[in-house]
Amino acid sequence: MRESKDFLRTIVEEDLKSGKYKEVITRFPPEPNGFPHIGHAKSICINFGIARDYNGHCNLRMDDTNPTKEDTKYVEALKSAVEWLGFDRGDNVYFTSDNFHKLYDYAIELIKMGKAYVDSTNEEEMRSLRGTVKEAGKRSKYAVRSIEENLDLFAKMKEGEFKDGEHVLRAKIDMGAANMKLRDPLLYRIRHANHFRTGDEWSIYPMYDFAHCLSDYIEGISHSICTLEFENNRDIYNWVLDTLGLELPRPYQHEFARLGINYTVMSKRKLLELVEGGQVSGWDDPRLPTIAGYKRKGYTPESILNFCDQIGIAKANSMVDVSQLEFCIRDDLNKKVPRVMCVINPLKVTIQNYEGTEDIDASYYPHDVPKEGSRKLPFSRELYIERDDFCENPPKGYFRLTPEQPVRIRHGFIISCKEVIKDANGKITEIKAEYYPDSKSGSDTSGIKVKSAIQWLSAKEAKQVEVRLYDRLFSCEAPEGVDDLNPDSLRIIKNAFVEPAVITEKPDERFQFERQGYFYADPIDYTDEKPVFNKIVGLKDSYAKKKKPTQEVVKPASKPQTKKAQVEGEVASMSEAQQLLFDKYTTELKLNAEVANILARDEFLSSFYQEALSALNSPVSIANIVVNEVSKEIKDKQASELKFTSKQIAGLVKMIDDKTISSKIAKQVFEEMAKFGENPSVIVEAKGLIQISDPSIIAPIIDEVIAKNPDNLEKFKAGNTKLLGFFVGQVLKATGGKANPQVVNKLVHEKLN
RNA sequence: UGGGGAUUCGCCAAGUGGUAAGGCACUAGCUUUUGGUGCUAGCAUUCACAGGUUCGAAUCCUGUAUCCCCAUCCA
Repeated sequence: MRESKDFLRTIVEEDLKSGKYKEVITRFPPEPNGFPHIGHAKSICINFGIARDYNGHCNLRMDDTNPTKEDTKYVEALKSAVEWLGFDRGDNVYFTSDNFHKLYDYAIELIKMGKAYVDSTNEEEMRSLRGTVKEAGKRSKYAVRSIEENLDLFAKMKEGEFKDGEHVLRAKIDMGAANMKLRDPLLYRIRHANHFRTGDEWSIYPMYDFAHCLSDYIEGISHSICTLEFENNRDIYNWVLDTLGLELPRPYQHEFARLGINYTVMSKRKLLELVEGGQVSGWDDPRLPTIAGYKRKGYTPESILNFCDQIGIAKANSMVDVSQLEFCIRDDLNKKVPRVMCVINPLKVTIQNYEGTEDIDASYYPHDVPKEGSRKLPFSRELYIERDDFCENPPKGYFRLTPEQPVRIRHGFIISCKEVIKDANGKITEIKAEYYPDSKSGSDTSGIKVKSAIQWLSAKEAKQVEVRLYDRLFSCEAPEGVDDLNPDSLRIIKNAFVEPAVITEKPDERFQFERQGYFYADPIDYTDEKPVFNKIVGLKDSYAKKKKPTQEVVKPASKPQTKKAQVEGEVASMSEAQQLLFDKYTTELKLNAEVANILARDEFLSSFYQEALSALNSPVSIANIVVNEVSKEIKDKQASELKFTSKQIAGLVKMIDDKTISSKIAKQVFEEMAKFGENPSVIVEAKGLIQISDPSIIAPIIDEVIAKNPDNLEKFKAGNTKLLGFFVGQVLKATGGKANPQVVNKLVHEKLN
């Protein structure tokens, strides 16, 4: 597990610790209406990962409540995705449709409670009655139907006596709710459609908001984790479970940000468009961010898992850079995969001073990969090298073969160019070269220094293969649609060559073609007669980067500009009474404008302030506490829920004023007061929080702290003045916060200078 | 009558009053018979902005800005 926990794991740990749940049970609940993509992988990692980390378990559940969109083939894809990623889902796959009968019974219960009704308004009218974000909605006239009538109608809906759209079942919540999801949400709709599992048994189907929470409950889920766009649905989730008065423990919903990756699309709709539009070869097209696509391309499950771990979990919408994913697959394959040679765009090289053939022994793995294995590399008079590895008029910094510069053929000899043969168009067709017999790899006595070693093949023994070069599907970072497609996302090279061992020995299904990238024997199209390799990812190429620095990203406008300019928005004006108060606070009581402003505008705060003031005449200190601390407590609480009184606050301020406690301790005391409502003096006494201001007590503690942190002392002396705060903090920590911070500050300052 | 979230380096992301973690990317140098790998170093005086509270603020308070989600009989 990573050393810093994400917010979900923090919640889970707290819930386990508090005994809210005995066991953590999560679920991964996709709708089987499309192929899972890497966003699902993130969700799988979260749900199964949390279950694994806390010895719980995770259900794979198909959220199959909409028969018109769903299909078994997607169920299979989902199952195999979870398996491929290596998570144990047990033998069981759960289906929401397994609960249809139970859900129906819960709906009836809701009707009996008068909390649900059959609505017969048509779709259009229903929409207009729902209101807008700024206006309340109006309840349907059918909402007044009796329980009996609702029960009867709902039963008939189930029996299939009505056509699609004639009636729906709705929860009776609040048509004026600020959260529009709460404006009497639909629970059931009529759908005369064949469901891939329940067939024609049902003519009504539950909606997500009704089915999901209850399925969670039925399965005993503790933590129902979903993406951010369901935040508004959380209120319905809770309403259903609470209204039904279900036995505890019951699940709670928590939301995280879905994954976005640049240069690709992640929505099911857009993915489907690409598949159906024929822009890609299918759901498993290696250019797609689907799990099937990554698998087909040659990604390993480990690399995806690692990626999900690296990107973390948070609540801010984000767009992860593909390079992070690419790093993960390179990092994984680097440790695992044999290195072989492949020439994609061949250039013939004839070694004029060599006759016959020989085999060169070559390790599959470089010195830094601790794996064993080697193969024979045939060497002969006629070779292929990569066209890019020869240049007649090389730019500065070119390390490969040129008329003047010799090069090593990897694992073999050093060669140098003697003659360049061209056709009528000036295209180079062949290089006449010579080799140095005493330069063989491993026993080189030639003394020739060479700048690089290039891949090569013996022309006669080289095996022809098809190589599929994949690039990003879209050419812009945040693609909108087919217009943004990268025209070169797939290049098929039918006549590339690899060394024979790749085909005959098959040491692996994934390879590093040296200096080119990682490749994968296509699991579908590969045959021994016609081998096909997919490019998984290229190697990092710092030469290519150096070559075209033109791609330099335009730096965003410099910060300092926005730095100075204060963003001035509209500030609501004060009422007359508020203005009066404000004036009194600033002139009479000498409060600063900011504090006075906050106080004057808040009715509760100002009256609370007045009360406290009548108990203790310390206008500024009280105002500060009220504005900064008390206001925190009333943020998400009713004023009546406050545990402390204005008098107690006055008492607290008194202790600060007469220096019994420091303001730091005061915060701590205040927290206790807010929790338990005890008197400040009682808390201070019980916890022994009285401030230590005596330098003779504090000084030795400071010496101790300094002695314990020699490296920081050094840094401080070197000019890192921030560390003053560090030392003060340490001293305060050592005294349990009781040392007078002002005194400590002064003393530390003196000692360090 | 609007509500709910979010904002820390180019991209992710820790951090909840006491030294601004980490990864990717980037930049150098060393290593290297892969322009790969590895190693070393550099990369936020500052946390959207502006005030306030405090000895001390990314963290607490107030205000402002920007982005995302919500008015499917989808999930």
